[in-house]
Amino acid sequence: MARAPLTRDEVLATAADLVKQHGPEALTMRKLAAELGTAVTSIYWHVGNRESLLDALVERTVADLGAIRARGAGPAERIVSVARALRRQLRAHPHLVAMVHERGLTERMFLPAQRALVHEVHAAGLRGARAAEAVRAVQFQVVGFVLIERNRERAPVQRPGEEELWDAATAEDDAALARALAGPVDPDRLFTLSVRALVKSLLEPGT
Amino acid sequence: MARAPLTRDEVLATAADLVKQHGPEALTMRKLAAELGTAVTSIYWHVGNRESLLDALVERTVADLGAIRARGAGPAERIVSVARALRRQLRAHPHLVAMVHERGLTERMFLPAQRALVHEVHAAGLRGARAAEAVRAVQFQVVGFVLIERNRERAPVQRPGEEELWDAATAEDDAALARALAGPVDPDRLFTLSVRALVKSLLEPGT
DNA sequence: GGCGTCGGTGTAACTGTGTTACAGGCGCCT
DNA sequence: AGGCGCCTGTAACACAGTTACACCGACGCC
Repeated sequence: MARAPLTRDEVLATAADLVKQHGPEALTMRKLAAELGTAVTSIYWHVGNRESLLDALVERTVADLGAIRARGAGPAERIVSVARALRRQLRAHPHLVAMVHERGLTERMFLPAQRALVHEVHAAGLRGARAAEAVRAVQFQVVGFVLIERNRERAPVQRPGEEELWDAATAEDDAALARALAGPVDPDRLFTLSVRALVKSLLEPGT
Repeated sequence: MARAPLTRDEVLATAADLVKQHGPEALTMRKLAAELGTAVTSIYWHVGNRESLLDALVERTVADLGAIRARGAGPAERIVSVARALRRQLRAHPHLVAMVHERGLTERMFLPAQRALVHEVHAAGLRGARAAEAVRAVQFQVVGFVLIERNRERAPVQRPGEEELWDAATAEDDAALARALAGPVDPDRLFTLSVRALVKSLLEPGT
């Protein structure tokens, strides 16, 4: 049973597999060792720690995210397209979001897109501090949205729940509003709507 | 050493203390038992589980959050004030945010404020589905922002880091922008700016 | 050839976690 | 007194991350 000697990349690859399939909490050192057909200590030799392993995993996956290109006509639409592209990328790696969040590297997720955003904000005529604020506002909105979204998917049923909380009475006699708030959220729609609204204001000249 | 019999409330209270002081991961059943001067099984008897314990803790703390009142003149400013009040409340209980997030109850954090928001959106003239969308857009923005913010505070130094990433060259010769993006974020300012921008667009008549 | 060093692996243990089976104790009601 | 329900404690189980230590094999050096 001579195995080819274990490499750090091999460890990272099967660790990534485990995480992709069953989530980060399913990645235990022993399971990983079993999967690799080796002993726990070998893993500790190659990657020092569970922490370091997850760090390396995050680094790896973030690096794998492709570059983001803006599409569309006006500056506003192009910025929105960047936001949507980022969201799509993050949603393609659901566990990544959790891991990045747990490690306190949330901003890190956005760095690949920041450059594209700066370009578009410039094209829209914003400069200096105002441009930076616009970029960061969009950045925070997108990443925050993705965090919440991932969260919602994990918690299918809320306990008091919006459903029974919003009847016509509590909604100040606006039955349509009550119905809308009691119903499920349409994340795609809400995301586009929010980003578009935010960007519209940010690009307006004025305050 | 006759102790007064343990009560569920007592357990929850000292559990809340532990979490407040050292974060949720420091709350182990044995530490809690030691703190209470009792045995682990007693805790299990009163609150069934660690899960249930944390659930109860979240419930308790969320219930303790005061009601949110809108302030200010125009509808837009009043909505912004609700958002800021919610953010302030959540930031006053830093660990709560983490716990709520981990338990997938992120929306739950917003329920107390939702009612206030509905009122203000109504006052601004929005009805039905449009009103609901506005409420939810603000809701997602605020909660998302708080999540990111808490995250930033936990991770003082990012590894590639925005600092060395943004020099004048990469910022398309906008030195002021490079400086702004390389510098630290001012969360208060960014938050108010973002919410104000979002709300402004949401309240505009039209699409 | 013998020997030591270094890279890499394996066995078996340590500590600490959540959780539970089980044996009671204490007080109240009948 | 007896019984029962609330409550507590002892001791264990399974599983987690981590590590001390022995070992193996190749390589270089004397």
